[in-house]
Amino acid sequence: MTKNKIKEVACKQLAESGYERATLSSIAKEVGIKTPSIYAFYKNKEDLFMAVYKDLLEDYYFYITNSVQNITDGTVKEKLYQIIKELCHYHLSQPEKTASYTKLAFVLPPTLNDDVRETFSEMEVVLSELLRDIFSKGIEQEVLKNQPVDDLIASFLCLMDGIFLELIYYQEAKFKRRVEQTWSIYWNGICKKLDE
Amino acid sequence: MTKNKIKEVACKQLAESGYERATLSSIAKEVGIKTPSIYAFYKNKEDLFMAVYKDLLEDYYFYITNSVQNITDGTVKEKLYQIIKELCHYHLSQPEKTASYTKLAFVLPPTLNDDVRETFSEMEVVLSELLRDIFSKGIEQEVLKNQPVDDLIASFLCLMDGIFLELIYYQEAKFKRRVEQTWSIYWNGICKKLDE
Amino acid sequence: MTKNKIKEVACKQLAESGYERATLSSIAKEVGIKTPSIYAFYKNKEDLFMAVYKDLLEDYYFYITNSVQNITDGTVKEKLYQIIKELCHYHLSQPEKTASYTKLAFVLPPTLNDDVRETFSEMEVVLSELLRDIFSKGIEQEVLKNQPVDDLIASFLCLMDGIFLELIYYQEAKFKRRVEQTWSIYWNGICKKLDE
Amino acid sequence: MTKNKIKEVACKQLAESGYERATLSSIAKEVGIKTPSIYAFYKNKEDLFMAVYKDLLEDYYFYITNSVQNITDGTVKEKLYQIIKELCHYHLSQPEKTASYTKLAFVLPPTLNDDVRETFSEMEVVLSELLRDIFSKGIEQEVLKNQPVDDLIASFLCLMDGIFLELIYYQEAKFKRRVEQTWSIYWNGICKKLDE
DNA sequence: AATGAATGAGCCTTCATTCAT
DNA sequence: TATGAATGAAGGCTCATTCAT
Repeated sequence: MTKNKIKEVACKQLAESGYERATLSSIAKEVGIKTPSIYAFYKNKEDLFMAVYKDLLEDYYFYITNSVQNITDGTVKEKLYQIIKELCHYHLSQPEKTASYTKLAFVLPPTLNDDVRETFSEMEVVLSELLRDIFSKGIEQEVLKNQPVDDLIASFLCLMDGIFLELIYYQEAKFKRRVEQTWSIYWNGICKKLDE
Repeated sequence: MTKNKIKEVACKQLAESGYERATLSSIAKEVGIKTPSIYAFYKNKEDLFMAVYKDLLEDYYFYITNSVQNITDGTVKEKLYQIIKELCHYHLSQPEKTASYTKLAFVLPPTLNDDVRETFSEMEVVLSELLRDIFSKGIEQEVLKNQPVDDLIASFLCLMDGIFLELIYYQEAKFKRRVEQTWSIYWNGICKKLDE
Repeated sequence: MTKNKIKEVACKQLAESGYERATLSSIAKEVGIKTPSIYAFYKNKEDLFMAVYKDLLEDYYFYITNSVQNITDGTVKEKLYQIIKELCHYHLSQPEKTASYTKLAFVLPPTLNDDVRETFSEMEVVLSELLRDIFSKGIEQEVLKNQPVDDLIASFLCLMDGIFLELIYYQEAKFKRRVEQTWSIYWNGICKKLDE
Repeated sequence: MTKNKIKEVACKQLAESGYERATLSSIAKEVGIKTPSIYAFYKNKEDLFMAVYKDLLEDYYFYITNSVQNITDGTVKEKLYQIIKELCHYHLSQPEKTASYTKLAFVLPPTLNDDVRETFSEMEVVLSELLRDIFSKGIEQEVLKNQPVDDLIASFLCLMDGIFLELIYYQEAKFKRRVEQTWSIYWNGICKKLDE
């Protein structure tokens, strides 16, 4: 379907070149159609990239929530580590989507800004709730130190952000070592040491 | 001096709108000159923004290294915390520079890319060396668990990256709480527990 | 067809004002379109003028070769004289094309230079072959002195060049007298004097 | 003297790139001054290039007339041949001036046009008179066929034009052979055949 | 005599968009 | 659904030129 191919190419070029340089004409050329044909499917350049963005978020959201929900029976540590793992895997396995996402998140045409921010924080809310469950249970089960769940959530989100940023800058090998180290330190920090 | 005013306005508009939307003509208008006058001082749009970028890096570099070197007599913990503090303070006190920096780091015209990446990693090397000193001493003094210094550096850089990213997204109050929490967890993770 | 009209106007303005002064915007104005519309048909200013130039050469080539081939039954003298005549007629009847041609041949944007020179010498090769036939037969039939055919070709091309240059500088009447005289002298020079 | 250096560089760049591309700023750069300094010596770009052109013509004029007057004692044939030789030598020994001259003669900014044409034809008048002397004597001495001197002049000028044009297009070696052949044919045409 | 600063005019080009077909 | 033609708006850039110093 042409409509989807346009969206995919738009996403790819967004990843490579950012919003401004991802020209409708260059997208059209790569799709193999003429520029005005895009307007048969999308009202606007903005419209097209909002669609791209919504897809990106949805895709990411399904991936992460699915991953988390599929490991209902692991320990708290396993679950959290799994989230990090899935975060890394998601971005490493489809770097184009991540690059695309990044461009949209950092440099936006002013008109798109509000819409994007909105879906962006919706996303975070969902993730926060998932984490809240895990952390609450962790404290209940006395696997984690007893501390405000909101803070735990915040610190975990911060960890994810840090990893996300590194993921953009470093090569895969270098990056993976860093993740392991950071995770281990993170875990040793929040867990309740029973046996020490 | 007009040359500097141009650079400042360029930086400001870069922060607000990104490279593509920071038009030479809009910069000129804000400076109060006509567009072609910019070419009396900068060869290019690229040239101008490379100057902006170099300034940004230099400024940041001096700030951080100065901060670190000025606290030679603190404990390891104090030193590291000071770095985080200074990182936050730097970005919070001049959000425009940070925004500018971010735009350049994430969405670049292809030609600038190489130059920027280069100065970027130079920066990291310098910071790494500063950290190496601190961590080495920390291990010597048995304040830190004995672990590979390179890993400690990597994990601290990751912490900084995470904080940096959050700093871009959250309001000051919300952000500060997160930093405290993350730092405390980080520290508890790497410090050697003597008394447990 | 707009594409052709653009080419024609470009040719006309080239004749009048040369490459640099034949502005895309002035061409567009004369065609009755807006400047960017030109880009729907030609990739470039260069591209447009290459098209103009190719047309010019092709047109000239067809005219001359046709003329020569149509007088298969004349004498050698008639044939050569016919070529001169046609040369004059071609340029006199469409001075604009000639002027255009001249501008391109003498003052070129550096990028066009190579392409133009190439098509230019292709042209000469073709004409040389036509002349070779005529001169060879002339010598065979003992109408011409026995002398290297290559030299005869060279001298005739030189004659054509001279006439071409004068044609640009003089008025028609003055010019025509000169041609007659030059031709007569040329012919008396190369023809075999029966009584020698 | 700076004024002269400007003129020389202007001439050189004119030869290389034509009037439009011979920018005041590029001239200034090659001279080693700043662009506005040119205005201390020349009112205008036009003014500068008119000076260049006048120099060019004067230089050429002195060269040719001197050459001709210096061979008062040769035969008519020798004199004419000498003119051709000097024409070739002049252009071959300083191709830059010739190129410059050509650019000005063929593609001119409209304002310069009239002035240039005028000095141009003044030049031709002088040369014509020199030739008139030679041809008249040639006829008197019965070395040349008895024919209208004006026609002889015209035909010789045409020969010179032809050679001039070839000189621009061909390499020196190729060019020299052509000149010899053309000259011989020319001479055999106008000379009185003793045996007729 | 020389120049730093500034500018009006203008050029080539690209882009998103429209509209008739 | 698709496109050829056209365009308004704008962008980066260059150039000749001026003027105060």
